[in-house]
Amino acid sequence: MTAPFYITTPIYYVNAKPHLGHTYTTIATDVARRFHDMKGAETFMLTGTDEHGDKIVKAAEKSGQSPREYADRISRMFAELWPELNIHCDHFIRTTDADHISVVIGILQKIYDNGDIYYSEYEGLYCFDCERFFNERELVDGKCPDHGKAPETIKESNYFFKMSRYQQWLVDTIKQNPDMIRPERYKNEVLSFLKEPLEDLCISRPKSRLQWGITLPFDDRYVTYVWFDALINYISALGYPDGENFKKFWPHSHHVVAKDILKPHGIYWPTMLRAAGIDVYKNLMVHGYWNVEDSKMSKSVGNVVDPEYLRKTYSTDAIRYFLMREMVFGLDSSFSESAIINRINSDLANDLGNLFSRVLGMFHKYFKSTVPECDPGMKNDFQLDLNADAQTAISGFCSAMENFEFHKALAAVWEYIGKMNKYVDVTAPWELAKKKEAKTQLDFVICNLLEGLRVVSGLIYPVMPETAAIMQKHLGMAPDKPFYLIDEIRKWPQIPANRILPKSISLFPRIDPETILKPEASASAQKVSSPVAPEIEFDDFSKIDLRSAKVLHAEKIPKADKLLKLDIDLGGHTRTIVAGIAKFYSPDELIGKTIVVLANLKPAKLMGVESKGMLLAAVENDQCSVAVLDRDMPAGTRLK
RNA sequence: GGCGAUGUAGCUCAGUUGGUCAGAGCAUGCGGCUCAUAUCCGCAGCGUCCGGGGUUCAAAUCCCUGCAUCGCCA
Repeated sequence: MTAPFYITTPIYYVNAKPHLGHTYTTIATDVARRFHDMKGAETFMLTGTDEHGDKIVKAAEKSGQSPREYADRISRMFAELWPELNIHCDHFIRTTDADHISVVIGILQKIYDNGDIYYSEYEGLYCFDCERFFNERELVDGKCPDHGKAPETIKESNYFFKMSRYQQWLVDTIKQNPDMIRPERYKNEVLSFLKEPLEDLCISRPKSRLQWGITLPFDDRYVTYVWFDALINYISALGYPDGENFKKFWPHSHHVVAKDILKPHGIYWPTMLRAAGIDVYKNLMVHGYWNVEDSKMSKSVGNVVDPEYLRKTYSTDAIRYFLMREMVFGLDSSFSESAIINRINSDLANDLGNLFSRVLGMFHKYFKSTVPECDPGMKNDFQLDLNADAQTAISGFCSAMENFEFHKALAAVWEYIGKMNKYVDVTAPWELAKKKEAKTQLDFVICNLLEGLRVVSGLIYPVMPETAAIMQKHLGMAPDKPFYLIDEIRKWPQIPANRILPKSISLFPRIDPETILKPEASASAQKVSSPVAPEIEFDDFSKIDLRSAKVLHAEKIPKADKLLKLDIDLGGHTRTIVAGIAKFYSPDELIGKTIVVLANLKPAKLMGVESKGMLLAAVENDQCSVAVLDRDMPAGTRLK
């Protein structure tokens, strides 16, 4: 039986909108969780928002809202973003939730009762404008870097958590559990930090300075320091202390964080757990930063790292793939739009998309869309075994995923995709299709390829769930069934003979970098559309006879690089029109489509061809889109 | 200032205990195929493996040193 799996993202501080960093962390967490779903584990994923503290109060003031209103607004932005990126969390926690607050209070009281929290006075350099203390080294020429004023020495009393008491215990624990903090570089970082004596942690703020927080249960003049409050979310969300989820999932807990919050998670949190008598988490996974390249990009950096922009421009699955494939978990990576486009075009469009397209293309052509009967153990002399290679790929994929090596896991899948492309090349089904006596061989080859695609669709599930489901559907499988279970993926063959498969589609269209990265293109995309023409009467409009028309035939007009000649069905009669869209559309692309035609336009001769009417299309600069009817309508229907 | 990491083809990086280790992908050039989203398959180049010194029969791989970048700490 596979062990349960509990995985968390940090709860995001609501002083800013979601950006690329949040997005990466949360997608990585979702991917890891989905992988454990594939293993058949019972899983629980947690994310949420961290909403207390003086930074929130300041940000709220700036936007003219109360802290509560402000936190509600930003928190909602996070909560609403994740589903759009196909991230499914089981619980979205907020530190302002009543049940979270009561757990925090309970833990504070418990640690206090155990004698690990003490009251003490200390002296420090305080800037009244910033409302915070400074270290000597944070000051510039002895002055506050923000306000240019010398901070004052003030005395303040606060509550402290005896973190130092657990220092040796923590060192021992980390050493005894070498996998506790990963990758190793971050474990070493924590250990090296622990070589120096640990200071106790100040866990309170006087209400004279800050009210937006959780009041200490043992002294109502203070609120809780935001980190102490926040970390506890990982157990309050599970219903600590008595919740079933806590009992089931906490022993299998994995925290995913970026390297900037290593210290709170690697040091504060384990000692807090220890002091509260709770087992330490199982595992802390630390990842690096995305360095955003700002050069040569038409848009501002802020725009490019906006998850919403990325999703709309490149699709959720493509972004998930890029983030997981490009970054080595733990290390920093550089981020650029051209890198995204490269990945999409070479990995997704050329390798996977085209493989899918060519295999299904041949399948529909040679088998009239019906899966042939075939003997999976048939002898052949192709020297290639897609089943054996699939099993190898699955194993490589799993061991990499187990270690959060998402890039390696995907590389294993793409190695297999490469083998499939090679397989097509070697077996040359188009040659087999020409010979009647090669029929069983052709059946065998295509069946193997379909099965191979089925394996691929299963393996990409955690990273690209939408694409995985689309592939399943087009392979005649039921995408609502848990096709992504590792045990299911391994079973070969599975696609039932005689099943009729739906028409194929293009999974990932290639992206022309010019349209996205060229400053002119983006400028035109952003500019306001041209002014609306002067008002007309309805009678004026009635003069215009727009009709639906089915494209029967299309061809290029020789010596005219812009013109296409179309034969269209206008309902009962056909006619010929000429359209200046040859640069944007191939003839094949248009055949069969139901377009919109201005039917009563005075005929005109273009390059010697008489055009009786014109089609409607949106045209601007280098872009063109022909108006096509959304649903099937008889040809010749009038538009009004 | 202390500790640590990194520095390999144009780009991004693999290179386990020193001996086919000089590699992969992308990009570039050439050839082939035509099922496919001008895609796929094959071939080819390009590298003083940061510089210098040392250990060894043998070092990208170990040691010393210098330089550069980065991280943590002060």
